[in-house]
Amino acid sequence: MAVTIKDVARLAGVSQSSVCRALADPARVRPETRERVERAARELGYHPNRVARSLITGRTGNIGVVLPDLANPFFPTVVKSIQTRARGFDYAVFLSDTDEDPAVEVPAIRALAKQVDGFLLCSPRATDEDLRSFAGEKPIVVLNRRITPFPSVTADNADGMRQVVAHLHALGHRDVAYVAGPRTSWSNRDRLRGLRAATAARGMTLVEAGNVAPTVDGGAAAADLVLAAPVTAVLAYNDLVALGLIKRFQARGVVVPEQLSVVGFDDILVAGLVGPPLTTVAIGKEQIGRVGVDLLLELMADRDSTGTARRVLPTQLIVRGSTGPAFR
Amino acid sequence: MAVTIKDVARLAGVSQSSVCRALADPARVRPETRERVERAARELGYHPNRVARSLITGRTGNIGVVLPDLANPFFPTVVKSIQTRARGFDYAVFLSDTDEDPAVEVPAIRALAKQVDGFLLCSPRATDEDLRSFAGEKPIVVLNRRITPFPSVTADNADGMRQVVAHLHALGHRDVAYVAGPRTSWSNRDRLRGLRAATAARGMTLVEAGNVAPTVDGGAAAADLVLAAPVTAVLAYNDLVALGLIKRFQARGVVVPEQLSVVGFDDILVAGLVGPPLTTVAIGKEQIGRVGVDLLLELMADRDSTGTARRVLPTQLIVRGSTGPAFR
DNA sequence: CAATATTCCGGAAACGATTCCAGACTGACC
DNA sequence: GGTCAGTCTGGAATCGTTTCCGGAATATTG
Repeated sequence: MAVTIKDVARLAGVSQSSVCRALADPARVRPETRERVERAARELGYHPNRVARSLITGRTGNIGVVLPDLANPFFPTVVKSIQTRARGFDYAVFLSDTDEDPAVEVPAIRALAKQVDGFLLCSPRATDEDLRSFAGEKPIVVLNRRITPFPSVTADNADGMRQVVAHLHALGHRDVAYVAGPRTSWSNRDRLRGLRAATAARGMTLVEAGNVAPTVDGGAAAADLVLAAPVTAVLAYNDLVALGLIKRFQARGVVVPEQLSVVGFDDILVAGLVGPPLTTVAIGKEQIGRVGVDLLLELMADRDSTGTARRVLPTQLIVRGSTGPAFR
Repeated sequence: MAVTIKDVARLAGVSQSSVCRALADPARVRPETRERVERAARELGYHPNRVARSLITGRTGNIGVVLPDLANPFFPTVVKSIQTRARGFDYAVFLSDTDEDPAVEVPAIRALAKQVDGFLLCSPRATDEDLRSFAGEKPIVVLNRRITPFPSVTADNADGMRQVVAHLHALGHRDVAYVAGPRTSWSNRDRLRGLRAATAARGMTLVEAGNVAPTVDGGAAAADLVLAAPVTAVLAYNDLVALGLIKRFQARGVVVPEQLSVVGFDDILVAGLVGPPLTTVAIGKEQIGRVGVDLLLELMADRDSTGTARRVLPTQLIVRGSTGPAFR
């Protein structure tokens, strides 16, 4: 059936061990045998069975990526950069989408645990306690969330909010609303924290509109709540929510940004394409993935090197057409 | 270190074989031993090592998904449905993004081959010949492309184009342009084929504007070519290209749809959110993934059952604001 | 040339599960 | 009670690779 190391050994007239050595570390065999082995391997089309290898070495050459929702354009971008970076180091990527369900996360991680060398948990929704139960087992790097004792890569949400608030304040806004994302999302909590601090620092009032799903529909669902509040601008948990808000505002005849300014977060691709183009906060999505992989590789190489490195990436306000002077 | 079947056997006071049987098929052991084994397993937190299992059984419980570009919103949607469906059958998903590079595809498949039970190739860009070299090796189902001898799941592109052409014809359009996607894309060729037939059937003229990358930038790059042609409507290979076209049209002061109608393909989420909302052809993206998984599972269960099943899913024209009466 | 160091190679033991095979035990029946 | 069928269990082989260990061959040195 499949061609094994034995077949190569037989054809090359050497032992398994030599085949293994010749292919793994050519310096450890005589040039002549190396040549023989390589020829035999090529002739038979031999590719070592990674499964068998990982059984003995304990390494799989895979990393597991767990995320809440691939339908949110933010995540594919991160996954792509992870995948690209990982490929560069000969790692393959296992993907698990938990559909925003915290309960699915732990089993998903468990299921993958034996087949990967480490995990990249993207915006995990599980409780701190559940996540910490994996602490000793496998190298884990967490993205978009800070939780000891794992290394993490996050965006500087607070600074992003500071920039947004400064922008809105300069436009004359004094009363703003925040449409919150999932309660289980650390980013949501971090953004809200940053927003509270920033508005408080400028003496602005902040209305918090319930938690919604981080989707267009979620945003649309909160739009009417926002309209009922005495605010001139609304910040959304992320761009999808912001787009949902705008969609519903338009349906209600509310003109953005003349009557109401809207700000998103993430700067997903479509943010710049909609009408009006969305003012938002850009995060280095590719950078998150790349840095995450690098951290994980370090961690896997040396279990307690970067033990609890915390990389915080800068954010950048992108001003587009969805914000304007406060309506009076 | 990790807890193995031996540890469980020792604690339960039975042999490895019994532990294995007790966990795999409880009916094959006495209820009492089953109880003992289960308790021991629970106590030790035992989870069978899937790597070791797959070495002996030859099955991995994984499926490999290869696709050209996760940054195109079409693919995450498909991947998500694949992932969801696969999880339902206890399969994990390996993901490989080839970045639209046909040369990366074959090595990517090879690399994953030993760790998966089958492949779902999403819009593969490699040549027929290269792909066929995998024919005997692993179960493969191809999505968005038809290529013997693999089972495939495709959208009815021709019918979608027929619907678009009928729509445009009714609006008075007689001269239309097509902005083609990658030459390596089967969908692109299939759509063009369908479009040629549909326009010919109605005596309309068709201008073909070069091949571009299937991205917003690709569309923007072709916009000026379209404006230079004597057409009143333009069809794009996909929604991203259409959005790129519109973006550039707006920059050039061309009003859509008053001066030029634009039609996309795929109906990605953002198509309905941009201004003007995009007329496009909807494909059952979730369905593609789901049906693909089902086909693959059948194929894996019985190597030559669905040998060369070809599922063609319906397409549906979605009329939105980017098309209107022909400009004269 | 002898003694020693070095290189290179083959045999065999792992890794952790599954599975075949045969033996031990149970119960039923004559 | 003896025989037989059937159930349940443990031992051992197996998957394909890596790696340890010791022996043979070669090179180095005095």
